[in-house]
Amino acid sequence: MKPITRKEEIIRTAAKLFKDKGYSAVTMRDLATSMGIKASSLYNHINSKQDILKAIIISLAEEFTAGMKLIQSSNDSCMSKLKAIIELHVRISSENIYGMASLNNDWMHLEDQLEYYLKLRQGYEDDFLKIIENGKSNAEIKAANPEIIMFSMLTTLRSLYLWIPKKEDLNAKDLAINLSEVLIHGINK
Amino acid sequence: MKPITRKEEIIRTAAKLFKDKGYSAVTMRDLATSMGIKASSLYNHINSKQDILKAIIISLAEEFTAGMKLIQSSNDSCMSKLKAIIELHVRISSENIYGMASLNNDWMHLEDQLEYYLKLRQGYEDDFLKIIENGKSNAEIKAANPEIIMFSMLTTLRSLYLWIPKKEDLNAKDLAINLSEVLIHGINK
DNA sequence: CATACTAACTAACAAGTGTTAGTTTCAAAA
DNA sequence: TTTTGAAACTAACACTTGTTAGTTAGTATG
Repeated sequence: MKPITRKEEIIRTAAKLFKDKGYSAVTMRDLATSMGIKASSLYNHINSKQDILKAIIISLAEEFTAGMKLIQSSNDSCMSKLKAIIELHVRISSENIYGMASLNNDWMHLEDQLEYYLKLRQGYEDDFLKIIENGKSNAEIKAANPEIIMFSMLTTLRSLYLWIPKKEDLNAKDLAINLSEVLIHGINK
Repeated sequence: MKPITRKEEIIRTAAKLFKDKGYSAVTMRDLATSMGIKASSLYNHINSKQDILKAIIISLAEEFTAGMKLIQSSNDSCMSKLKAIIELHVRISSENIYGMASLNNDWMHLEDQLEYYLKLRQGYEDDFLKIIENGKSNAEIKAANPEIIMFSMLTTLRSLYLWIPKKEDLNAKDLAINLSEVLIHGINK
């Protein structure tokens, strides 16, 4: 039904390899071997190694930004917004295990698109922080340092791609619920 | 007083470069330029690029393991042990901002020492998990999934190296206190 | 003075890098 | 049947990679 092109296939395979060794350590010959073809044949489908990285990272970054904008514009409580952010990360990470590795670890190897990526990321973090600060004003959230709260939540959410594959028995819904419990209510009894 | 050798200087400079671009993307010529010498001159002091990575990562991994063993053998409560783990991470990360980047992102490029590193890491996570499971048995910790608790705490702690340099106004003590509050008691009011 | 050590240098090598040009194969469309 | 297009190939390029060999200058030690 959805016609997966050869180009998409190459990008997916590249993302897998990037996850294990990082962008710089993966050669076009590695990628070609994984595809069962010669390195030069890759260039019938893609323009450059850079372009593969760009395709992986930018689409994901834009997906996160779009999700955040949607959450931000809702009228929900701060707590509901935070839960929605958790669900956003669980969903995108589940659907893009390999790509998330590049997003987290290889963004610095973007060239032309580096500035754009950094702008998206900064905007995302700004929006995230604003939600927490609002919750603090509303007295929904305790008076701890909002930046530490965001840092703690965000780093956990950014590492989901490492953890989800090891816990296949836990579906996305349950994972989001459990994470919300731990991140929001803490572990203290 | 402590005589910093040329070798140590090279390793520190390498760690800085590795933090920004990753092990694979840093060439021996990059490193040499940063040191103000030629690439071949590096080999008067170090054996190989691999050896530099090994020196950075293994010493840190062993420091974490030693710290965990100390905490584990104490008679403190589960909560105290968790706070001690947070302090351990804050301390080591503060003192090794650059090295922590390699430990987190470049461990897969270890060759001879990869197996040893993985053994240390697995042991660390096992010990961490045991502390949490004990706390659950003692009813010190709520009945959430212990693995999710560990995952959440550990990923936050592993990312400290990214965050500490941006918050120089916060000293190690205060950071550890704030983190304990957020990680253990949650953000809910 | 002679020796040894430290730390730099130049020059080079063999292997690997991303990429290009030009060609071939084969199935679908005209 | 001819044409077109997708997708592979071989061969090669210019450059970069980690590393080695051999040498030189300065400085401390015997």
